[in-house]
Amino acid sequence: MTIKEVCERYHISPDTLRYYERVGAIPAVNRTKSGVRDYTEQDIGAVENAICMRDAGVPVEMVVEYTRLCRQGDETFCARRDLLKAVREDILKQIEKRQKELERLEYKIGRYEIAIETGELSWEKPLPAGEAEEKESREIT
Amino acid sequence: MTIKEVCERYHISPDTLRYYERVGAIPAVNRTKSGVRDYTEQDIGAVENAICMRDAGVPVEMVVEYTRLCRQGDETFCARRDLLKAVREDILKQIEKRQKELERLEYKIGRYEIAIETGELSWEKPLPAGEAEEKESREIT
DNA sequence: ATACAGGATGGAGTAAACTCCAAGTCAAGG
DNA sequence: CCTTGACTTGGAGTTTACTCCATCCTGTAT
Repeated sequence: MTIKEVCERYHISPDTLRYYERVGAIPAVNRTKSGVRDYTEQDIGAVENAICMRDAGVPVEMVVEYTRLCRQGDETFCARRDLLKAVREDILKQIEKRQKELERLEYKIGRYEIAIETGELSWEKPLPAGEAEEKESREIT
Repeated sequence: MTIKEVCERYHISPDTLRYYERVGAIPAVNRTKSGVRDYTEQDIGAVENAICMRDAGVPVEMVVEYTRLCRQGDETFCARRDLLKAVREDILKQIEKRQKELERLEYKIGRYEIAIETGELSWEKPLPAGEAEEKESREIT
């Protein structure tokens, strides 16, 4: 499979693919006699792995580390599993943060919907006494 | 509240806080006579907003845009709601990608657990016929 | 034979989001 | 009065992850 085909398949640029190879996020790709990259099934597998991890926000460096372990053979099963477990924990944390932000957004969007209806923005906690009349200065954040 | 206190409260550096202010991710912070930042409750609210969004992977530029709308007053309620809705969609997509990667990881980790038990890595799809004996060259990705 | 599309390479450039630094200011303690 | 520590500013530097470019090579179609 040519670099172009791989690019089309994964909606990624040839530069990115070559970059991944250069830094070791995927192993050295199979070549034709004339030096043109010819991706094998294994190469594709590595590419897919790199793309999946990156899409999930895993730093390239982690992908590189995983790829390095893979190259080292069967003695690294434990290390690889541990790395993937660490990645999993990272991703879980990322999801949590995003979920928390979703809740916050939901709340704010709801407030805005009401504000758009009534023309005024109201908050759960009323303004501290003494500042109540300075409504203008209290912009929503 | 001093910059230091805000930093400690949100585990963020003073440089980042000043950076947010400079680029407009938070509005200009209240100052003492001598020019030292003295964060009011409103300032803190803006800081918290910026940090929450950033933690959820929202680009600074979006936070800046939201802050700009807030500064413009009540006419921007719709625009703000729409922006927050767009942010929500972005975050949902991010979560989906991460969730998909979690599944993939779960599968791989499971495989490795088995491989560590048996000392050998097995895959759902067996090797293509004719390459079966080159086990060594077929590294997991 | 030659033009050309597609690919290779090494290195430079870019965007985003900080992060660091030098030089200056200021309030409070000794 | 002087030192110290916390803060200020403007600007430069860093990191990550690409992305672009100039130049060179080569298999294929005219």
